[in-house]
Amino acid sequence: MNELDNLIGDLYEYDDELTAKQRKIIIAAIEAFAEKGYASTSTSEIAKNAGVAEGTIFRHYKTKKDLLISIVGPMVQKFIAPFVIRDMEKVLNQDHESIDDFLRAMLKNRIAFVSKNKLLFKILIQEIPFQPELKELFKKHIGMKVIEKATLIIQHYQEKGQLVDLPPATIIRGIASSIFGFIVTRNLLLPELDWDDEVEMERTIQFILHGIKK
Amino acid sequence: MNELDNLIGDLYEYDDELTAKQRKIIIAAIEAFAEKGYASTSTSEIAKNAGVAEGTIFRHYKTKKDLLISIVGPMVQKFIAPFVIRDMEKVLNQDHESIDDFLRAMLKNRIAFVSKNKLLFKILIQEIPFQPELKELFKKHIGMKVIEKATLIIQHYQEKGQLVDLPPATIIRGIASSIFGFIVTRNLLLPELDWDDEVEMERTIQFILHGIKK
Amino acid sequence: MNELDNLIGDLYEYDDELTAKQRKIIIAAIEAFAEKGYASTSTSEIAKNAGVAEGTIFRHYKTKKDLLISIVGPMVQKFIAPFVIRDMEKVLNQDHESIDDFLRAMLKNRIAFVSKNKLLFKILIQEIPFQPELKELFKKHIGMKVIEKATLIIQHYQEKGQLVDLPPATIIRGIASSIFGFIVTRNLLLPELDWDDEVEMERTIQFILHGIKK
Amino acid sequence: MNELDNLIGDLYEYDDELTAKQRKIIIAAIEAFAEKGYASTSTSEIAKNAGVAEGTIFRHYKTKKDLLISIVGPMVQKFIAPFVIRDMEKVLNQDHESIDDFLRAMLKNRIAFVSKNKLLFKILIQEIPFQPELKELFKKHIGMKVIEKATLIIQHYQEKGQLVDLPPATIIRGIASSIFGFIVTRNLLLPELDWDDEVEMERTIQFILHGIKK
DNA sequence: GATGAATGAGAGTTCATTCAT
DNA sequence: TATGAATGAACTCTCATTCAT
Repeated sequence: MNELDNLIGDLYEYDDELTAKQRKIIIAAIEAFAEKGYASTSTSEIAKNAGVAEGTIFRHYKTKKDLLISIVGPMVQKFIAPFVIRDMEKVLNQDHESIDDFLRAMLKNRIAFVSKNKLLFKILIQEIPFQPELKELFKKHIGMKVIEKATLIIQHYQEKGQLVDLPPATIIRGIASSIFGFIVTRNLLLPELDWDDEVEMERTIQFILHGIKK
Repeated sequence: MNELDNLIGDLYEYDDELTAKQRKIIIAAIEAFAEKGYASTSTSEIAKNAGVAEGTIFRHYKTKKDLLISIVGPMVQKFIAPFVIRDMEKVLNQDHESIDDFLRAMLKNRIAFVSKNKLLFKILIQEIPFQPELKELFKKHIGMKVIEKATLIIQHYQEKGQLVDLPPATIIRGIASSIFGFIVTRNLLLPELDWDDEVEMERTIQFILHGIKK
Repeated sequence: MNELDNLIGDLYEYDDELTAKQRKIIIAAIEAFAEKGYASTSTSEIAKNAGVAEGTIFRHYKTKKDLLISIVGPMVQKFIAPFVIRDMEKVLNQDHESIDDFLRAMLKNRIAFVSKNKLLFKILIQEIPFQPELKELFKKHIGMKVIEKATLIIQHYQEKGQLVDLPPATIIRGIASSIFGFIVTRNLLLPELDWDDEVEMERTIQFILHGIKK
Repeated sequence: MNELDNLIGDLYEYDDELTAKQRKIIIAAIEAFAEKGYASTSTSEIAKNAGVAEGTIFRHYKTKKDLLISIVGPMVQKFIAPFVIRDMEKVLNQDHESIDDFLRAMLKNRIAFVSKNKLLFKILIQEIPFQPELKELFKKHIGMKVIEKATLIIQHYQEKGQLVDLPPATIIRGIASSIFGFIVTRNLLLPELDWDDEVEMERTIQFILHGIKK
């Protein structure tokens, strides 16, 4: 399973953090959680699909929930961290003259990441409402930081006269909803459709820009 | 619990379709499903919260999944049917001269409905990915019908020169994503925030209109 | 269901002992018990097939076991009583000159009765091992009485020089086994076979006579 | 429980096919099924009597019915196979000059087997009518094979002029009924009686021989 | 480190029985 | 008398977790 192999690479910096069995467990868990949901997946099923003994799972992960967190946790950080740290810094440092460029760069980046990690993304948004630990993680990594930075960026472009004068929070919600909507439609709702990603992404950007540009 | 009482009224036309115990079961089930998810809620818990014997649940609903469907099924129809049948007909009959009016009317309507039925809505979007029966219901009631009608409406306004010349599917996705994003943020992600619904809704409409108007 | 209507007539002397609902309950119970066994038949199933409310069953029969006993109990008496009381008396009063005649009469009689009441017979032999009450009934009505009488009859014919000089108990077991074997094969094991009852019965009698006649 | 230890030995060729816990489960199940019937025995009861956790039963046997089949299935084969394969071959190969010898050998053999496995035999005949799987097994292992072979043997002795000229099917039914009657009386109906097995068996053979010999 | 048999709490479901109507 | 909603105990079966090997 190609997606899953890449994915592991994305989530764990150093391959040797994981034994071969751990990799197999994580891959089996991701597939099962995405397909049936965390609560409806049994550890015995994961063990069987991973080709390991049930006990082996619990040798590496104290509980079933531990396994979930260890899968989804890194995702939260990987998904968010670059957004916050890399891209945003750049913007504020005037790497992108126009908001078009910035938005396009960011959107492409995020969409590519989610497309590569569809299953993980599905698990993440399915389980966040029910796992306080995940919610906490999410808040910690996005919560204030991202919103603060995004607010700064928006104000930055508003001052440049490029953005409509709605409150930043509204704009953030507008942009985030559109991106989220695109990603969800693309990957979860209608994955079987024959999308031309480049074109559709460009259209989504146009839609957003129409919505927020002055 | 006020929301839940309204809700039952919304879902079941005639109060006497339900016995007192059935009402209590459904209310308890909705609360529990929304809070912990369908799979993580036990029927014994529902029974306890409803103040009935566990057997009573199974007298009215053959299985636990039956209970879920009988809760969420009507929601699908109630949420969608009016959208398709009433609003859309009106538009096509020129009830709304400008797209602004139409969009505003529809958005208000949908948002009000979801706000009144937050819990049900949460259950619906959480469980749809895992319950083929729900997916089927959803497709049957939204699937083609809504998209066809929406396409007609968009073409209608495009011909009037009021709408940007993107493909209808893109516009639909844009609008739907924004509405969905608004509803989810408003009700699920940040319900604790102090929203001024009127204002925020108007802003969302502005955002959408910006995005799709010529 | 023809068999069952006759049957009720056989079991209950006076039709007006039973209300219409009781008849329907008993018929439904017999069918279900015979098909799936007493323990695997639910009262709700009986009620449904009988077209009455579940409560109605318990109005007439205090418990499920009561229902069983009230069905099978009369059978025990009806099946046995004539054997003991009528036939045997006749034999001892020299109604049948030869043992051939006696055996033939008795066998025909028993076989006809069981054939008419196949389902009841099946229930009886299936449940006797597990229902002490039935065992008790059986012992009371067959137990000593039948065996004593049969012993007398056998000794009677042995004295006449018509019967082999095995111990009566052995002869009784031989005869009973053969009859039981015939009935079970005919009605339970191979009911779908195309039997010529007259012929097969005569052969069975020949077999028994061969076995016991001097 | 001595009978049960032998029995396990009979059913499973190699002791190490079964773990200690499995043995305990099977023994407890046999006792309970024989005493109260399959349907009226709960798995929790079996677990308690076996001194294992209830879950352990389901680790070894997927369902309760699986447990039943795995107990009774081997019995069907063990009980029947030798009858068909060993004994009958011998007869046809003239090992037994007279039918007396053959019948005596066979009867002794079967009776001994059933006596040793009374409980299993009881379960088998109690559950066959309600378990299609068992019926199938039975048919497959006895069904045609035994009856065909038996027919051959009977014709063999009829040609030798030793047997009465009734149709083989009638003779088979006669013999089988007598044996079945003997076994059932001996082991199930009147087990508490003080039987002299040798003597009674000889008498049963005499009875059968009387019935079928020319 | 890996195994998988064993556990026992708890899951969903069934059922004989009761009782207000 | 007949009903059928309600009950709660008991049922079969699943599961995350433990631990001796």
